[in-house]
Amino acid sequence: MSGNVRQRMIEGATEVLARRGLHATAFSEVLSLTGASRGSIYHHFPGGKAELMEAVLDDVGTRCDDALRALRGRPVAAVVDAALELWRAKLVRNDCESGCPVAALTIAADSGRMLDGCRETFNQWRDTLASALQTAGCEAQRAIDFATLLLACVQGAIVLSRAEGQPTPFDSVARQLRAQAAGLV
Amino acid sequence: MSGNVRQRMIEGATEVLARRGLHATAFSEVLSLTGASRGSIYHHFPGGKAELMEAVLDDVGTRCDDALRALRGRPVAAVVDAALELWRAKLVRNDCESGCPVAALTIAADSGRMLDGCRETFNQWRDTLASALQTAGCEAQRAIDFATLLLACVQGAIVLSRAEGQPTPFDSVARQLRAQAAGLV
DNA sequence: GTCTATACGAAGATAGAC
DNA sequence: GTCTATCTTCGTATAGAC
Repeated sequence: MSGNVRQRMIEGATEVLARRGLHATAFSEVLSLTGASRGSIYHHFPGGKAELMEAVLDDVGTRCDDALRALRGRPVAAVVDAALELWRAKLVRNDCESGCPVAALTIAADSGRMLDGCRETFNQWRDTLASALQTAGCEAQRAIDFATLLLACVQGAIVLSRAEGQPTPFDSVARQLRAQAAGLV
Repeated sequence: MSGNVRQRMIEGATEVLARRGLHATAFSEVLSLTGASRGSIYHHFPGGKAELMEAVLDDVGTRCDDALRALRGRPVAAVVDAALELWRAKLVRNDCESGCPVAALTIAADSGRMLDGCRETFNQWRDTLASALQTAGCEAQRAIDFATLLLACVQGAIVLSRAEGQPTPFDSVARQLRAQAAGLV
């Protein structure tokens, strides 16, 4: 089925992107991961690599946003805990050898369009997180600010943990963030 | 003078690395930025790209660490302010179009050796920062933790600000970090 | 419409002229 | 010892067979 092949390519590209960056995300890698044939790239993504990356961004953005959206209704501490655990789980599952694909795209973006997609994805995550915090009783502006802080902390902590080869920086940052979240409401 | 050419190459490579990532840091770019000839790369860096990147890491690491080391002796709030301003200045000077070269290397590292260099650099910055905080009266473990938090915040905020095209995420994070620093001593 | 073969360009690396 | 020319590899993209 063609939809299946397309989705497997997106997931393979996401994997390589998170692990080794945009330029290392070569078709050859994606193809060997999926077992698909060379021509199928341009069958499913006529726009080539740019279109594949857009699909990755859309897929990753939606999945993560859905997970964050599910946190709505919980108290502030639980929202913060779950959001942190969401990213920590991915980090340790890959032995701290891969990070956030959106950050990888942001850092190596070669077009304004791609950067726009990154901005939209980050802002979507931030707003969804802020909305969950606000629902839990946090004041609106305070919720946006803390969601920005959490997102920045997570992104930075992932980079530090990759360099460290261990999630210790992530855990240190998470601990301090949770302590600060206690004073949010 | 050969030392001059070598240094210009390092600075050119740093610039491209921070702006577009590891793989976009091609010799052709570095050469056109420096005006050097093609063969001079392997004259100054016999180990090729890997050696050039190691030199970049060493250069950037030392410069930044020197700047952080100079903060020693100031009160906690001043240390945090100055450290944040250090990275913010670079960010806005490039219109939020370039980030931290060490983060770029971490994300696209293709060897354990390179990742080791990134880890050492990050840890050096963290320790120097923690030392400044400790000198200002902060308890040792608390100083390490907060230095880790600050470093993660800065790295993440830079990524978000690049996506945003404006330093607003950085400023939001910096504000919250300064507020938290007030309770450090 | 799915796959193979290949064209085209770019990047890293080296050899050899001066 | 500095620069030019070139070799090899690899990645994107396309053309054409089945």
